[in-house]
Amino acid sequence: MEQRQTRQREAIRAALVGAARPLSPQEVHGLASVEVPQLGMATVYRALGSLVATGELVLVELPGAPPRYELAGLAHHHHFHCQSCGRVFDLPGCSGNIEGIVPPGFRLESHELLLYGQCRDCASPQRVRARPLRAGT
Amino acid sequence: MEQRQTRQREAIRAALVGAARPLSPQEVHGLASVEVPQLGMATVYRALGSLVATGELVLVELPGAPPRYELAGLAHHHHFHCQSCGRVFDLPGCSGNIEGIVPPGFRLESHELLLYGQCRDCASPQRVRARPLRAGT
DNA sequence: ATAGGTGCAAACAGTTTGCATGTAT
DNA sequence: ATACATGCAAACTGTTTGCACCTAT
Repeated sequence: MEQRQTRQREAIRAALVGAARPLSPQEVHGLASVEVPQLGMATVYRALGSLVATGELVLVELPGAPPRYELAGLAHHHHFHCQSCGRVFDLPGCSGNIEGIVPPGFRLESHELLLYGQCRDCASPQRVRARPLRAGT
Repeated sequence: MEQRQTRQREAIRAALVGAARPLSPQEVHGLASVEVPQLGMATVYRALGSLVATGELVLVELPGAPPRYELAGLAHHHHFHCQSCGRVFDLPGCSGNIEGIVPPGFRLESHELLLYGQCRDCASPQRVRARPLRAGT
């Protein structure tokens, strides 16, 4: 039941800590592969799964996009999905009056707000982009 | 380029018109199969694709759930995903102040708000459920 | 020593596509 | 008659699993 400290799991954890934004399994694999070149996708999936199981990570699902994983324990927040580079960013805060649109008889338990557009790197043409386009579609 | 009026396409269109809520490919297949029993999934996928291409339907993507399709032309609205029966419902209206949480430098182009909980049928135990549980996960 | 982790390849599920046949126009 | 539609099966993609080997504890 205890997690062992292996090179691959350390590299995977480090990628998520360093990114400070939700990462897709492919993004995690890409970043962690720098440290452990022969890293396989199955190992990434298994590590992400067990880190979610132990509560270290949370799964972030987005419409029509591969799942992302981010460090657990963050305050209530939402996500911004850049339509140019594909990266997902955390957005602290929340828009109000969500209860107001729930129809009578329905029971509201949670909600998710997704914003789409261009992130700062992609919105300013003169600026050099931080990463290649489409970091995980 | 023109769409032909076949039994299967009529059944598929009728399912979407009758449901008045976003349907998954499996839900469409289930409903349209009553009319055309030998209907194949490939036909459903192709019909949904061409109806989206002609603008009759719009694709509704939800986090971690199969895609849904609904009639085009509806006013700006969001969706409620029932966690008991899996059905998705339209919610007219929108919560305000979305611009407020966009970080400086980011360009907002669109947004999506998802509500989760129990729909009316599933929230009231004494009421008989309209449909079997998990209508398309 | 031993339970847990890793890599590879096979298995899976949802979706798409190729192809021969069927059918609305 | 002809182009579009259908059904089946094969192909594909992202994810999971079985298995033999490896390694942190």
